[in-house]
Amino acid sequence: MATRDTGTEQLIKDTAKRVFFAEGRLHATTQDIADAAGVNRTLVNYYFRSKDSLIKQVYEDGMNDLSARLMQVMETDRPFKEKIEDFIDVFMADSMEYPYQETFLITEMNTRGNIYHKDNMSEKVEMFSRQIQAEMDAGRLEKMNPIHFSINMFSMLIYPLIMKPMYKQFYNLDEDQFNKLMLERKEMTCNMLFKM
Amino acid sequence: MATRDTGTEQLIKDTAKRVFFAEGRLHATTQDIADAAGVNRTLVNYYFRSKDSLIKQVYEDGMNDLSARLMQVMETDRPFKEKIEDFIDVFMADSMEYPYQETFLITEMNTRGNIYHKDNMSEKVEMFSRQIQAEMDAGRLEKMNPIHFSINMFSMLIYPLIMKPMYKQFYNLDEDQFNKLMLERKEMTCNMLFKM
DNA sequence: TAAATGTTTAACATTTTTGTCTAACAATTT
DNA sequence: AAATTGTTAGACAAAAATGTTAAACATTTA
Repeated sequence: MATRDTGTEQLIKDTAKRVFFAEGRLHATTQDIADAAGVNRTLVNYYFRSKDSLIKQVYEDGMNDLSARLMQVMETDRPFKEKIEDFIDVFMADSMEYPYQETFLITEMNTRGNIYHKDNMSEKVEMFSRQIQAEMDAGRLEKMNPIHFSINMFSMLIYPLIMKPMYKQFYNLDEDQFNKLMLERKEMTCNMLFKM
Repeated sequence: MATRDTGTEQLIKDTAKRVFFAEGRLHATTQDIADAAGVNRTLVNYYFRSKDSLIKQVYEDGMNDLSARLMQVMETDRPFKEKIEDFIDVFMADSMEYPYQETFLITEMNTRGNIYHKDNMSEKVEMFSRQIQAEMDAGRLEKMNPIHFSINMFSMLIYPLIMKPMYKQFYNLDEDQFNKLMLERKEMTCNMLFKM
């Protein structure tokens, strides 16, 4: 079978992700995406049959990517604090590139209900909770419901990125100043999380 | 002039806010809103001329409401910690009712650029920063860029509410369990913020 | 109560967005 | 090079969403 693959399909999907996850233009039309990709809009239908199907793929990719990133926290067998430090590094970098990924996913869940179900997710999450609990038992973390530890971590990392337009305006920050501030947050977040 | 005001105009706007801010259905059509309000769709145009104009009003109301809530942190002349405690109380309650308010505002900013400009905002924000700085100087708060203090506060309060559908799924929580968890966060957030 | 004013509805029109089809074009294979 | 297959673009069609109009209805007030 002759499959040439000029990369257009991937280009369209990547562009859609950029528009949704990076630019946060959640109401973008297929035309918007095609324009952003520099291709004819018909190609969106040629490769993805329908907008709905493109969205579903972007949604599932986004979910998978998120799971994969979460797994990463628990997988390696190293001291807890080191793991978290590494994770914050990686997660901050990803989130600075795609600040609206979670927002997109949540909006889709709210409008169409949750299609996707990766059932080993809860299991992995529990494993993480147990790790946190172990640290608390060992007296290396403030005692609290472990869920709050992870919520705090994600909150402090992602929320300011989502609110970027507001923070830039309220605090009169340009792009560079804002980014610098976000990078500062890696260490600060870590300090906050491990402060006793 | 005879103005009867059956409350329909307000009903439509309130319903729009519920759909956007509470349910997070950011792609809702005028028909969706009319249905949710139990009125004929034409009335949306009768009272608001166009969808665009309704959205703009909701957007501006949302921004004003947000400013008003922010002001509230700084206005009263009481010990800093008490002010923050009160603020957390009020803000958590509001955010539990309308978790997607900020998400809606940001999405609008991302798709149409920022229309709204309340110019005394930056001034108020600076005032808050000075208050935080004063606490740090007095040794009652960990020293850091004051902006991180407020970012942390908002992050820890709002982010989990935005991510509600995910947290409910990942941690197998029902509505009540989730709400209980969020209420726990008021005290926990305060502890985190003031821990030295 | 009749006129005036305001509200609601249904039918229609327009615009926007999405989807389909055909033909042109390009690359690969035979 | 001819045939086959895959890709792209333009014209068109359909569907969805928004906007307008006119008429019915309800309320006030003169």
